[in-house]
Amino acid sequence: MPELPEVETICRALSKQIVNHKIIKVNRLTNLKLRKAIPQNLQEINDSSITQISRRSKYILIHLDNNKILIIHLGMSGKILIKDDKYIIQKHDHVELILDDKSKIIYNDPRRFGLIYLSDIENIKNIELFKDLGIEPLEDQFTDDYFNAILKNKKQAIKLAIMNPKIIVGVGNIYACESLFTSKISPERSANSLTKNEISTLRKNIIKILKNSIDNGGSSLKDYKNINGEKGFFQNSFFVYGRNGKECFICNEAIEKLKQAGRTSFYCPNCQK
DNA sequence: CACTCTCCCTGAAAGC
DNA sequence: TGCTTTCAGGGAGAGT
Repeated sequence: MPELPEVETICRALSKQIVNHKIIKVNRLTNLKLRKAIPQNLQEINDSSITQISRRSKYILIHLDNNKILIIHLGMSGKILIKDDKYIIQKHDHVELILDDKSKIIYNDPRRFGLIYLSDIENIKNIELFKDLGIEPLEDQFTDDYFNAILKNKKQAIKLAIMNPKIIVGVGNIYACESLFTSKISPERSANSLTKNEISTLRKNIIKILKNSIDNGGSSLKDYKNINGEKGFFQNSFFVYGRNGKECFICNEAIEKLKQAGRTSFYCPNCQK
C-alpha cells in the first residue's frame, strides 16, 4: 500500500535507472479497466526518451522528450518493476514499456485501484487529477501558519484532516497514525481543538516520519516492493500501526484501534490525549 | 459547502 | 482441512 514515502522511493529509483533511456514500444497487456480505462493513445510515447521523473502527491510523473508526461498512480496494490527481456508476463501485468536497452518496465496491479494517464506537458498544471490537491508536506509551503489557518476552521477529527488530500497530500493511514502517536495527540480530537504548539509539533513529526521512512526505503506491508523487488524497512519502526492489543513501547499500556470514516486508526489511549 | 458513506477490486488471513 | 467471511484503503461519486 504505497503512501508518499513508497512512491518517492520508487521515483528516486526510476530516476537512477530509466532516465535518458528511450521507449522503443509500449504494450497494453490487458483490456481491464484500472481506476480509469488505460488510455487508447499510449502508443504516442513510442520512440520518446525519458528526460525526468517527478512526483506530485502519490502520482509518478514520467517526463518525455515529445512534450508528453506519462502519469502513473499505484492505488493500493500497484507495482512498477524493471525486468530484463527474458521476463514472462504475469497475472495482473497491465502495461509494459520496452526500453532501448531491452529492459522492460512492468506495471502490475492486482486490485486495479491504480491509474495510468497520458498528458501534454502544457496541460499538466490544469489536469483534473491534480486540481483539488493540497500542498506537499515535504516542501517549504507546509508551514505552521498554513497548518494553523486550515485546522482552526476544521471541525473534523485531526486524523481525518491530516489524511485529507485537499489539505496535505501523501499522508495515508500509516503515517497519520504514527505522526499522531509521536505528537501525543488523540486521533479523535477535532482539528480546531489543537493548540498552536500541538499543531507545530504535529507538523514537524509528519515531516520527520515521512523523511525517516523514505530513508528506510518506505514501509513494506503485504507485498510492497520497490522496482528491483526489494522490501522497505520502515514497517519495523511502527509504534502503533497494526499493533492493537500489543504493549505501547512508551507506557506499556495496550494499543487500541477504532474506525474513523471507514479507516482503522491505531493509537495509545494513555500516551495520546 | 462540509462531511460521511459506499463502491471499486483481489488476495491474505482469520473464522467456522 | 477447506470453505466463507473479513479486511486492507486511495479516490470518485453519491448521499446527508
